[in-house]
Amino acid sequence: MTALVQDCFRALSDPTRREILSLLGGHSMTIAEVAGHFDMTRAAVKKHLSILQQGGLITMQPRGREVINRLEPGGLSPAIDWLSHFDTFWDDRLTALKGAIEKEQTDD
Amino acid sequence: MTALVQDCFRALSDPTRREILSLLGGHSMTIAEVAGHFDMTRAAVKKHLSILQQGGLITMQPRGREVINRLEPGGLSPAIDWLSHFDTFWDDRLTALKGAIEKEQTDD
DNA sequence: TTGACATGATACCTTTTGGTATCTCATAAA
DNA sequence: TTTATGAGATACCAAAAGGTATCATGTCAA
Repeated sequence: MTALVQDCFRALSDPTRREILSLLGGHSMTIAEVAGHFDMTRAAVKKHLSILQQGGLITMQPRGREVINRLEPGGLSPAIDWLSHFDTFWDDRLTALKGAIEKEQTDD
Repeated sequence: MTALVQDCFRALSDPTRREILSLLGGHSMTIAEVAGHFDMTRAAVKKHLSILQQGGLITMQPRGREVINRLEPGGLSPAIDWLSHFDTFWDDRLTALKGAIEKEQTDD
């Protein structure tokens, strides 16, 4: 059930979807309420919400005939985990660079 | 010159491009060398590299008749900055990641 | 100079994506 | 029950994306 890295990055790649995430960061909303913030049809917004759900970034909870869309706290983890790989790379390079510079300076 | 958030996320949304970034994390490569790691034409790989460059994630340095593609350390900043907006939802890893990259950028 | 080779650039094709329109279903409300 | 409304599902469309093939260009080497 855990979203794949690809689904997560794909969900984040569209500006409308990122804006939806920002909106849901304020408070959870029904599909119609989310759609009210955009100049596009409810169906189009629904598609974006489905992609966000597939990416594990939001959850949809039926409430009567409405559906509450809420941010999924750990949803960004797949993306962050992937990005962290480069953090390690850069940090190693940085450490090596700093070490080399310090050595040069103390050698003088 | 600074890449836009959209360009950065767009560049990250394709699995081939993320794999290219991983490859370049090992060492910088020419276009042909990168293409050698994939089952697709050099032209297709070149397109991916161009999108990565537009996203600010790599730089291309002509070297004779070759072009060296190298990882751009601060390239992920736009994406990470955006992710940081989810204050109540990010985790410690994101905080650490952001700090490490900012530190590297100021090292120039 | 000539030839080989890495890259650049263009045209073209197929699939995916972002969007609309429309119809149906389920549920809340009169 | 009847009606209105929120959501699901489908068909359809234009544009973007990912890929190939092909030709042009610049540079290294003989």
